[in-house]
Amino acid sequence: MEGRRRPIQARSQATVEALLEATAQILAREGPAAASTNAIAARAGVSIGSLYQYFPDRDALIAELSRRHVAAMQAAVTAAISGVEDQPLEVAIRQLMGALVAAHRIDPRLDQALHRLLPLVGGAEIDAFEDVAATHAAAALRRHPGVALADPERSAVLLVQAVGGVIRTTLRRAPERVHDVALELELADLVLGFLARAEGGGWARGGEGE
Amino acid sequence: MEGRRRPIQARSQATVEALLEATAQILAREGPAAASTNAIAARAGVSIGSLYQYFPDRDALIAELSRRHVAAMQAAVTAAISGVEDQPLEVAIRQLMGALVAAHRIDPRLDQALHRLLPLVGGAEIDAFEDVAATHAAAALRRHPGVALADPERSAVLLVQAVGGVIRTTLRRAPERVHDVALELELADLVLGFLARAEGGGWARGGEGE
Amino acid sequence: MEGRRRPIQARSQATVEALLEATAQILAREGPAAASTNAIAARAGVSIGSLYQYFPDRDALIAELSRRHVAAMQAAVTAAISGVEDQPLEVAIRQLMGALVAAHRIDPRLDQALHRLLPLVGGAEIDAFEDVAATHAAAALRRHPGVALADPERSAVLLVQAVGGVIRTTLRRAPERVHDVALELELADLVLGFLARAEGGGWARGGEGE
Amino acid sequence: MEGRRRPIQARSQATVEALLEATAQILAREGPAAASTNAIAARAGVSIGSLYQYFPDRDALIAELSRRHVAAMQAAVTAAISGVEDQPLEVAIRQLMGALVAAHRIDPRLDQALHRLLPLVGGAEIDAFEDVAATHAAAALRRHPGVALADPERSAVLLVQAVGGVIRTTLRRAPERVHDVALELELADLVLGFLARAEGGGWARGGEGE
DNA sequence: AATGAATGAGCCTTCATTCAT
DNA sequence: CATGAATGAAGGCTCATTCAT
Repeated sequence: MEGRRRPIQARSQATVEALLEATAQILAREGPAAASTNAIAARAGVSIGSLYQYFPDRDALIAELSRRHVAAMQAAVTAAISGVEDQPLEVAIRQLMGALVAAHRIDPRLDQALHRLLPLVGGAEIDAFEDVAATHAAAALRRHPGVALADPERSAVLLVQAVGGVIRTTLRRAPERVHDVALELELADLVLGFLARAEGGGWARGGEGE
Repeated sequence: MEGRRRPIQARSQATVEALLEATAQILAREGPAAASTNAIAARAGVSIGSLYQYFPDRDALIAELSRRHVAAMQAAVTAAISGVEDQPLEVAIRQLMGALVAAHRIDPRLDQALHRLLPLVGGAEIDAFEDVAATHAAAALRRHPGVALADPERSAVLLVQAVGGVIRTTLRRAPERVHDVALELELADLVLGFLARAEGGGWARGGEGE
Repeated sequence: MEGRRRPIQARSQATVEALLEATAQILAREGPAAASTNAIAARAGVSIGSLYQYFPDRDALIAELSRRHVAAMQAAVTAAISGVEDQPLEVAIRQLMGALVAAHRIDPRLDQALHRLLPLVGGAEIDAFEDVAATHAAAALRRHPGVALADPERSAVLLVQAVGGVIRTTLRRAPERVHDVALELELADLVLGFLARAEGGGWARGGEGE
Repeated sequence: MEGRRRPIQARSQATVEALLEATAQILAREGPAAASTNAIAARAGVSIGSLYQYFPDRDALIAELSRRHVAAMQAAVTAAISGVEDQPLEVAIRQLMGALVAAHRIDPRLDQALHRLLPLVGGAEIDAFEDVAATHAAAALRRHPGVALADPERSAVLLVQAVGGVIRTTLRRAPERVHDVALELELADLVLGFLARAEGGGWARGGEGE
């Protein structure tokens, strides 16, 4: 459904991997503007013709890269939050924030570049991360005893967007801080604060705890 | 340097304005890819030569547009929050969130396009909005009676990033929602929740306030 | 409706002419395969960018060239047959055949090349020559005293196709013969023979002159 | 060189046939532009490597196809005109025209495509049809009692070119008309008219027969 | 022999920028 | 100063052909 042919030989697979890796490197190190098909092929040590043997066009290559990037991040998060459901809320959220930040440490520059290319390339692939995160979060919020939100789906989306905004802006403007535990703590505060407040009734009802 | 040649300078001013306006229109309506210098000059009703008379290159034009866009948003926020300091916290935050969302309603598509072009232009111009917002927010948090944060600057940055993330993602994926008051309320909950929690001691002392 | 901008300066006109001339030369001397946009621009002594300033794409350039080529041929024919209506049939046809052959002497190689490109480029332009010729011929046949055809339009088309076939094949396979008067005489015999026969009743009625 | 390795040669033959058939299909259905070597090999169900095993290059493949196409048309004509020599002139010509048109019904699209590719392949192959036709026609004209031409060879060439021009133009611009008997009748009129006239003296003595 | 991955020259086209008028 | 014609590097992509497996 994507790509031109299913690689059936080992050599093909290697070429495809080299192309994706080259694309990721160029995007991460030099930005979207430098990711020309010629540059990608050159960096991959492959002829331009080979690129088009496996990807119908530049966008398909980037889409595939996006898919893999998102998959890697999701896998990282999934692995890091196993057993989280049995934890008390504060611990769970803390663990989740750590996992999210860690996922963004996989390849922050690539993440930035892909986000910038978003509308030029469908975008569904890269948005998928937040979509999946929001779905999971909503389910978790629903399931968790002691959290009673009016609209868990909506709250999940909001939180995912907020956390994502913080992480990505941090990555762009102060990348070293992704290794600072304080970031994770602050994010947990952000989420837990919102949950406590939204649960209590939110702004509309004044916030007096009624 | 002024006075005698006013009429000519007036014409120059008009040309510059036309170019900036044309750039804004094209970016907002057709996206970054369509904003070629020739297209901009054409839309501005000016020759391509004139464009280069007033801007050394394409990036300078976009940088100037970024500066103006940020200035307009800042002015809007500033106007909307006059007197906010005398309000109780909840009201103040609510008002501030409304002002921020409103500022993004000025020209959301342009805002998106500029964010995408960010690296082409250094980025300082467009990031300035969040910088100023964070500075103001920090000052306000410091000033406000009843809010006692360990590190108001850091909290301000976090909140600005979170709120910015939500607004921009919303603009991209569900633009109609910027006119929904619920968005402002949710953002206020997010901020107020964090403040309540951070003030109470944050994660480190987590669990007592529950 | 064609081309990118109307040339308004003398320099532009010169560029356009150079491009069309270069295209004609390459098509005539090296054939359609050699007529790449780069080759055309180079031969015209003009940058590739200039080509695209005046023609939206390669096909538009060739279409314009076709139009001019056909116009030149038509003008040649028109000039050569003035007063033909007052001649007796044999003389008139003889004169017409001479004019047609002469028209193909204008640029036989270009004519061949354009015919070969026919379906790739609309084709209406180059077919226009035979269309116009057939229309005129039909009118002439109708008008001429002593010629009474059942369907002058159809006969005109047939004759034009036949004559065109002979001329073009001759040009391709024995180009020197276009300067041989015998060719014109043979074509006249072909046409006059058909007219005599078709008038008399044609095959269907046996041809006995009834 | 034969015998022992029959099976292998049979397989080879099948591959060659598949390639030629694939080429013919693509040329006829999608035109010359679509007939890339890769597309041909794919349609033939054969690897691109095998194509080059049997044909030194693309042009050789097309040349061979041309040869076969012409052979098929010649065979069709030959079969259709057996016994034509004993017929009276009108009947003979009528039969011949029918055979020629019928021959073009074998694969008109392929015929068009090959004519367009003509120069890529020398052209001898595809021109062979008219050459053979002219040779046969000249012999027939010479043989036929009651036809006395000054230069039968030349007349034959002219007639073949004229008829060919009509048929090919018709195929290109009004393909459905190849099934119309009127076309054959008109062609017969064209030929018979010319013969009657040329025999009578042609243009040089023109006007007496009127 | 057959396969199909790989090659790379070359095509068409865009667009930021320059400069003669 | 304004104009807009001209420039040409660069990009995306195709396809005939080669060659290791």
